Amino acid sequence: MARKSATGRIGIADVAVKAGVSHATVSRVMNGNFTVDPDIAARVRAAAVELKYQPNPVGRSLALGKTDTIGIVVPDLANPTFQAILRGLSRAAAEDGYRVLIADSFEVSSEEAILAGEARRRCDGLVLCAPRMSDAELEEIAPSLHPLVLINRTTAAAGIPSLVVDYGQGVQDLAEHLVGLGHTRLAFLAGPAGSASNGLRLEGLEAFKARHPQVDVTMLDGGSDFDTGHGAVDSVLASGATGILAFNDLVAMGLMSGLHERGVDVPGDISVTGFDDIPFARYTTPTLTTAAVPIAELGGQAWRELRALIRKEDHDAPGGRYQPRLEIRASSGPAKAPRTATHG
Amino acid sequence: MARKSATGRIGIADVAVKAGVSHATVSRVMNGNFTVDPDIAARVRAAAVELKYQPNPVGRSLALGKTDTIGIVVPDLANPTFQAILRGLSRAAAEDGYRVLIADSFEVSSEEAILAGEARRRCDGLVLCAPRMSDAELEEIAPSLHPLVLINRTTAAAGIPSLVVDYGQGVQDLAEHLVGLGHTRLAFLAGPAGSASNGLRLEGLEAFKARHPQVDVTMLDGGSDFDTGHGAVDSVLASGATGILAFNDLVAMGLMSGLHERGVDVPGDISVTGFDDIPFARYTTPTLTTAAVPIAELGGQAWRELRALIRKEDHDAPGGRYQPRLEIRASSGPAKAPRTATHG
DNA sequence: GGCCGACGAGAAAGCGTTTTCTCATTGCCG
DNA sequence: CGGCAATGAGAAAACGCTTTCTCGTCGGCC
Repeated sequence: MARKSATGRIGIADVAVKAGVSHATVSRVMNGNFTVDPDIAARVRAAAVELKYQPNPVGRSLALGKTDTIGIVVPDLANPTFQAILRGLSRAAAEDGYRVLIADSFEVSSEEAILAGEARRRCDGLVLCAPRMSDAELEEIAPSLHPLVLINRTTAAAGIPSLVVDYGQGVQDLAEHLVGLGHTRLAFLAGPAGSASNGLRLEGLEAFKARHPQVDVTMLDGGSDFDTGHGAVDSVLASGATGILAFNDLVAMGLMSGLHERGVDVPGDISVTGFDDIPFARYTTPTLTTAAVPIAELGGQAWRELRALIRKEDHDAPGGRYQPRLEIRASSGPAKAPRTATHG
Repeated sequence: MARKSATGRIGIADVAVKAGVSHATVSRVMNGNFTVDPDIAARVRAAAVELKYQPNPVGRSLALGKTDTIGIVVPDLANPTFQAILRGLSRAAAEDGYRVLIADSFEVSSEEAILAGEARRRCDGLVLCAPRMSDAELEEIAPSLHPLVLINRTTAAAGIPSLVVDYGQGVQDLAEHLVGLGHTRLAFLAGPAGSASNGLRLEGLEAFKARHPQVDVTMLDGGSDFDTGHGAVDSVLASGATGILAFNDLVAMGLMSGLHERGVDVPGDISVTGFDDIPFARYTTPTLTTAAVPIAELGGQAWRELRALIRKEDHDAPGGRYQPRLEIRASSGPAKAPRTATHG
């Protein structure tokens, strides 16, 4: 009976009829506007409760010009790093009454720009994780995405906060740690070519090499997942390196797993380090030496930056730089004599 | 110049003016309605491109009565199981042009109902993972959430597909596996009290105990995460059991880590099994015997069910039951004599 | 050459809200 | 006792789009 003809759902009009007032008044009551007679307000509220009226958010969004929703574009939802960012973002946004819409680009960077645009139009703001997108494209689309917060990227476009992890510093810290343990032959198991954070690591390694010309650093092609590490065992062993800097924890774990299968002892024969400090890193065997990134916190900070933009607040410190913290565990240990020198 | 006064964004009206037609015609062109003169259509398209016009999805949603968005309610975004469901759901929905809005209840089940309602109103359908919600509450709110798909829950309310994993069968398979290895003293490291999937496991264990009265099965309180397993070492050792059925892989990994610290050999002294077969399960040390649940596939299936509901298709097989597959790895092995009998 | 049907595009009515504008009523003060 | 300010609620416009309704025009056919 109390059903509206068109959608079948109860609308503000139904409540208005039931309470014997105009729908404008219902709206006023529902939004806590106090220019309404308390008696009438009570009547409206009673009608709303009785009909279980819930305002349609779409109509509301149209009228208010806001959706109370933010979007996040991630290249791969299977990656623990993005899961953690999403988690931190979601939690922080929820505290302010915002929801998050996810857009997974499934690593196809050609789709990222369109995906980002679509997501943005449905939301009040956007968090963009697009490590492979070209700088040019990013700079081109960034203005149209405002309010926008960038993760692990920066852009020349104005007014776009960036939250970046100092991967360069982190990888240097790890390399220094290995050198401190006596390793003189290192290998870097790189991430996806073209990935921004991989670029930062490479820059860090260049700085490291400049500082330690006597240390040999082999560059090995790689990727960002478990199988990459697992499949890299041969090239790692062939490199003769005793200290391996894996692109991230996933790769490190895959590598350790592969080394284990070959009977190579970690850290006895080879030391392995990861990056990120994902939750599992402290439970691998051996536990993984890595550079800890407060990644869920980064998600929370992304929300705060975005919120400031949405509220058009003057923001004193736009963006931020996160320093990874060296987390020394059991996968790294003193270097032993190079394996090639065992004899024969 | 081409900016609309109110929102500052370009609207259909701007394109209409630029192309010298009515906004109705613009709408027709944008939606591929062929009752438009090709010349005019071309003019409109040119204007749209030049102005970079993108239809406002909110206005569109209001007019069409659909949002092309679905919602998913999860109790904990940090849990790999829900991450995988989300991933599968997101991917499948994206293929049909749908986006997903996430609602993380952060394990506070009192909020789940409100959260679900809010999410549902912004979306065309909902996937609900609410393992702790009471049956009564679920049954009460379910009709108002339609189209709705339930994960690992069923409800008496009509027309609600449920996708459930047969945890009872899985835990029985694992228990049988341990018994087959000679274990006679088992312990079940339970999940969160009140969790639906924990209940299913308990039922399975009852069936198992009825079949194997000679096997001793100790019930231990637990939880669902890493720390639970890690913290359960004492009670596990105290139980005297040699075969441990952990609630899930996370708990199993935590437990193995704790046992390792105590110098207890797995599987030499104690066999440990998990549940779920999360990606990391094959890379633990030792690799984890578990019951594999095709969880990302479940997310995909959830979308298909939901899609059928949204499209009001007659669906032949609503819901589905997933059989876990025993994945025997290195964390389970032959039982040795009970530790209490070593001597003294 | 005139009439009728078909086709194409503009006008207008929604979709469900919020909010401004307007007006009626009340009460106060001169 | 009358006029005016304040108050409160309804009417209507706005948000940006889709879609029905309506009407003008063109072409074909007799």
